[in-house]
Order: sequence, then C-alpha cells, then structure tokens
Amino acid sequence: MPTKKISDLGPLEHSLLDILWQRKQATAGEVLAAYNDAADKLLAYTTVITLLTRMVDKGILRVDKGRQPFNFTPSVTREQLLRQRVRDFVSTFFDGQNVDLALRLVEDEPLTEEAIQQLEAALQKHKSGRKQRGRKGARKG
Amino acid sequence: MPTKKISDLGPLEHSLLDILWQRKQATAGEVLAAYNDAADKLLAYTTVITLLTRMVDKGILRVDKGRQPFNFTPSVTREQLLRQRVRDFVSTFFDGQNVDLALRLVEDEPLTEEAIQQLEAALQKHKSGRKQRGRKGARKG
DNA sequence: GACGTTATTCTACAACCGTAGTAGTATTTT
DNA sequence: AAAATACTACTACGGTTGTAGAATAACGTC
Repeated sequence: MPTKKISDLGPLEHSLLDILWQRKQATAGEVLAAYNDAADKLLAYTTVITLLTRMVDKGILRVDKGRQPFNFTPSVTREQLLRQRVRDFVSTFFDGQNVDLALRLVEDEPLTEEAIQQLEAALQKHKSGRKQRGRKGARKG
Repeated sequence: MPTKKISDLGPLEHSLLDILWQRKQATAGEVLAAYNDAADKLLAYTTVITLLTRMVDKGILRVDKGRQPFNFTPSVTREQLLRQRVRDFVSTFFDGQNVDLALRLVEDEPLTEEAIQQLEAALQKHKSGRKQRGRKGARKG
C-alpha cells in the first residue's frame, strides 16, 4: 500500500518521474541514461534503482517484473500531480488564494504579447461562464 | 555564516517564520504560544527553540541575546522569500514560464468578480508599460 | 545568597532523501 | 554448461527535518 501523499517527492525523484512521463515507461537503465544525459551530476545505476523502487513503494510508480530488465511506469499522470502540487503550493504560501499567486506572476515579470493574450482570453472565458451560471444574482445595486 | 539557500525550509520552519513575520519579532515562548494556538499538533517548547536556533544558523533569523528570553527576528522579508519560492516553483514545475502557471491558475478554479478585475488591471498595466517602452524614440537621453 | 522558575544548550532519535557498494540472481554468450 | 554480463535486492551512511528529553544556566524572590 502507498504510504504517503502522492505529491510528496524529493527533487531527484521528481526528475526521474519526469523522465518516466516523457517516455511513458522505461527501464532503470533507460532512466539512468536519460538523466545522466541531461544533468551535470552523474548518478550510479544502483541509485536509480533505489529511487525507482522507493517510488514504487510510495505508489507513484508501477513496476512490471514480467521480464528483466523491469519496466517502470508512472501510476499518476503529470496532470494529477501538477494539480496537487499547485494546490499545495498556493495553500502553503498564498493561503489558498489562487488569485494572489496569479496576480504576482502577472505583475512580476514582463510577459510576451502572446502570453497577455492568452491570459485575457482565459479571463474572458471566465466572465462568460459566470454570466451563464450567475443569472439570478448577477446584478448588484 | 549562513549555510544554505534562504528558501530552503521545511514546512514547520516555514510556519514558525510566518509567525515571526506577523509579529516582527518574538521570543520562543511567544512563537510556541502562537503556533499551538492555531495548530492541532502541539509542539514542545524545546522543539521550538531547536527550530529557531537552526534557522538562526541558516541565516534566516537573527537572535538578540541581549536579555532573556531571547528575541528572534526574521532576517529575510516575507517578500524576498516568497519571490524566491515562486521562482523556484515555476522553475521546477513550469520550466520557468510564469505564464503557464498563471494560465493554469486562472483557468482552474472559479474566480471572484473582484479577482478577475484585478487580473485584468494587471494585464492592462502590462500593455501600457509595453507601449511606453516600445515606442520609437522612447529612449532616455 | 539559597530556591524555585524559566530559559537555553546539548544530545538523541526516527523518517526521509540522495547516494552508492556488495552480494546475489538472471540472462546472454561462447 | 561455464563464463561473462546485466540486473536486482539488501544494506549502509551522511545530511535534513521534526521531535523532544536531560542537563545546565540565568533570574527573580524571599
């Protein structure tokens, strides 16, 4: 049985999971290769196995021992975990207020034209959605 | 000397820091009281002292040993740390793209009318800022 | 200035994470 | 089937964080 919250991962665990998401499934060797290929810090084969196995224990990965080398697959989608992570983050640092983080992100750095448009579109969609649903109390005053 | 990155805190450490930010400075006893007051899990006095002392070692807190009980103050503003945290988060989970997180936040949950307006205002400000800076001849002398 | 109270320091420990070696098991090659 | 190779399981260890007890030091009071 899984022991902990799905979003409870160390940074390295997360990196490996990322690799697994990218290729849907992989062996320890493949994960190692992918990791070492991109990172400056090289890991040992056994390190990867240890990490992978721990993640299986946590319920984050599934392992197919049908034949060797074993095959690992994420048992959680990137989307699920990301959602959880964002929720946790906002909850921890912004008292659960999505807006506060969003505002900060928007205000903080320069955005590309495209980014602005995307955000405006998203807001627009919100407004129309609200109008639809919100008929009864839509007016104040 | 500080040993680590300022944003490197465990969740409990963060909670205590939060209390310190709220009241600018406090003794261990005050921090303990504030914490136990709000949380379901009660801490021991010595636990708080340990945490506080560690944070001093990390350079996150400063301690005034002028008289007992000692007085602790954050040596980092909430703003500084929050900024760092957000940067790290976006960097880890959104490849450094602020927009991607912002978009997700906006699309995700229902927003209040007010929130939408705030976001729109922020975007608006961006656009005018861009126009200013982007005008030909808008160089400074 | 001895006593009780309050605060601090030191020490400890378990869980978790990054890290990896060693030993044993399976697979492939000859 | 023996040898070489590849893979896995087990074990270990240092650092960090949450947790706190024991020992010690400081302080106020009588």
